[in-house]
Amino acid sequence: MSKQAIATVSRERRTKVPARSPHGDAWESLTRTHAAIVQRLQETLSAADFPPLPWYEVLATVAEAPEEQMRMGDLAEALVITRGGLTKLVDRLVKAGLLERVFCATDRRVSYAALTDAGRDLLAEMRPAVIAELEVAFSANLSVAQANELRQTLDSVRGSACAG
Amino acid sequence: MSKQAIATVSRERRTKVPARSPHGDAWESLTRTHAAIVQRLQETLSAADFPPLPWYEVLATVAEAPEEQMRMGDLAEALVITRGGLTKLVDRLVKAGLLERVFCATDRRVSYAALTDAGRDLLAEMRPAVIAELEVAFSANLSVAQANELRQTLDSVRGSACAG
DNA sequence: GAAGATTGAATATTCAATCTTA
DNA sequence: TAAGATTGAATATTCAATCTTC
Repeated sequence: MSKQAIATVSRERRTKVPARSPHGDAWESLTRTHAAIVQRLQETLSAADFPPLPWYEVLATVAEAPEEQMRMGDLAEALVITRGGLTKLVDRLVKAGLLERVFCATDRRVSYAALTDAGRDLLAEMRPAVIAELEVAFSANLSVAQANELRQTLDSVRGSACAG
Repeated sequence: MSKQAIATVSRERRTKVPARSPHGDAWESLTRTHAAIVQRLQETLSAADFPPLPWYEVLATVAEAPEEQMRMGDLAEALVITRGGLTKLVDRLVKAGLLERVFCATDRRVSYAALTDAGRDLLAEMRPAVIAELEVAFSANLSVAQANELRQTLDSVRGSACAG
């Protein structure tokens, strides 16, 4: 048996795993980059004695909605978390005075999460810290044009991902 | 007070929140796309009676490492989770027979998570399902060239994010 | 003392079951 | 019966403290 053959045998175990793919590599990069930035944002918020990142995401999402309020189901979908999880997350923000529940008059099944004055104020305080950290993460390597291109690419991927 | 003025007042509350930025928009798209794909992958794995996504990520990461084993600390860093969290995650995979702990002879503080035959087999089974789902998410809208470009862009962002 | 990993308490998230209203 | 939201049990994750080895 030649040296070459021996090397092949010793590597045999590793060859059972299917080969990587360009799309798989893109996904790995996406998930690692996402996790790395999330970690940085959490450290930033924690260091400034701000609430955790999910609170910011809730406040920022509700703030963008008309009337600064959103149906629970829509909010859960926007944040891509379960309905039950959102109920408890909103519970905490309500307890902290950052959101309030508003009940729909015409359909009493639905309830809204609505931004309070305190919630709006806190978001206004947090947003600059978050944006500054994102600038550090993105600006160093991405022009505004590149950032827009990235957003467009990701949006198109998500469009297909959600359509299924 | 004119109708116009009244409309302005009623909208006043919304103007306190700082403006959005291109990099902030890119981040929002990144995090939403990530969450959407994670959700799809989890549904795919669950429907096929496979273990959850974090298990796959552990197996796939360890499988790429030399000797199919990684130090706990390095693995935690690669997956961007806490050391304590990784210990318990690996505990579960060990209990399931997919990984085994290997202790370093020269430095008895370090331990490795090593792929077992069963772990390698399961990864080989899961990978096609994951890749197929990623193809659905990515291929519909991204050429291979675009996928590579996306990966490169994200890698450069992460490079700066980790350097900080 | 510092590095590497683990453990226990506290917190957060999911899944399935439940409740209310349309 | 179905839609919308909530609750409780089970699971997973973090944070801080601990243990072992360098």
